[in-house]
Amino acid sequence: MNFQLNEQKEELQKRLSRFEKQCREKGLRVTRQRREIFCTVAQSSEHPSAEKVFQAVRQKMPNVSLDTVYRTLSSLEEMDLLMRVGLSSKARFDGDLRPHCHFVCTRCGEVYDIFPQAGEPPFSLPYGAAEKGEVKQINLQLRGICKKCCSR
Amino acid sequence: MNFQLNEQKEELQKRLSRFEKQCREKGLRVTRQRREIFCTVAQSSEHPSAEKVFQAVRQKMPNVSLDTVYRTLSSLEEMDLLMRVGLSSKARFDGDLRPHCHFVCTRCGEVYDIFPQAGEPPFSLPYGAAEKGEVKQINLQLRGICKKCCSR
DNA sequence: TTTTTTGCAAATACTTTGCATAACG
DNA sequence: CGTTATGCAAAGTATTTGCAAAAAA
Repeated sequence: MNFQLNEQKEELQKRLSRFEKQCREKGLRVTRQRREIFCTVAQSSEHPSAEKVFQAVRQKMPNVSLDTVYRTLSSLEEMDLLMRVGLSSKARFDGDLRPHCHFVCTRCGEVYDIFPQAGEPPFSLPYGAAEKGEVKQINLQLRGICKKCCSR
Repeated sequence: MNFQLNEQKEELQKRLSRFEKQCREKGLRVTRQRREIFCTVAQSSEHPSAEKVFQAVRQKMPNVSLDTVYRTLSSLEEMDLLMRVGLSSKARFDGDLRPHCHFVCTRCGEVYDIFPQAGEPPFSLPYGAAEKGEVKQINLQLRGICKKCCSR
């Protein structure tokens, strides 16, 4: 198990290097806050909210502020170093319950439908789903930059 | 095309009946506001926000209030008559970028990971995805009631 | 008529922004 | 040293709640 811990540490190191490399490429400075926030999310398996990340980081850096956490989470998302579960700020609703996918643009927030085409294999529940609870909706979400935003 | 319009109307009628039936089953009253809000979302294909629904409904019912819209959208979700794109209120973050699914409990808001098991077919992009934009993340989202909430 | 729902107003989250100071490269 | 990032405070959105009056069953 000590072995496993070492593996985890190595893995984290690798991700930290990637983080630092991408920061430099983007012209962003590698600050203590960014590193700490990145590590916190990278090591957590509980899909923390901004507030939770803030509380965790504050253990090591009592002076960190919540708005720095928000700012950093957004830039980490933009660098594809973490992903946001669900949407950003406001909720949106869909009355069409037929199985289909959503392409969510992480830049403008627009949501596009993708309906299955003829001959396409149907959705299927992943093996481990049933043991988590009672599934009522399946929704494949693709996140990226939409055509409109790409051409700007 | 008149024919198609008739089909659409019939479809909406069917969904309205289902809506009314489920309201009665849940002991909820079928009010003008609920019916109007349901129809608005059911007929829209733009994944409207609460604010957008509010504006649309206000065309027909100038006195409707935004908080009624919020309340109604939540009860419609609970009745599985519409779905929420993404999560409810607050954003949550995931540092694990390996392909995996999320089981989202619509009652308590908890997010559970489901990792693919050995022998399970891998994720694949749906056919129409590429034409929407540049996909950076794929995330299969299952929505339902988790075990913990079921046993309460 | 009884109970639920609505609209209003106000409160409560959650997230973002402007600006002077601190920290990185 | 020049420039970017941080912390603070305050503002801006999004969503929720308590309560008296209105509407459904």
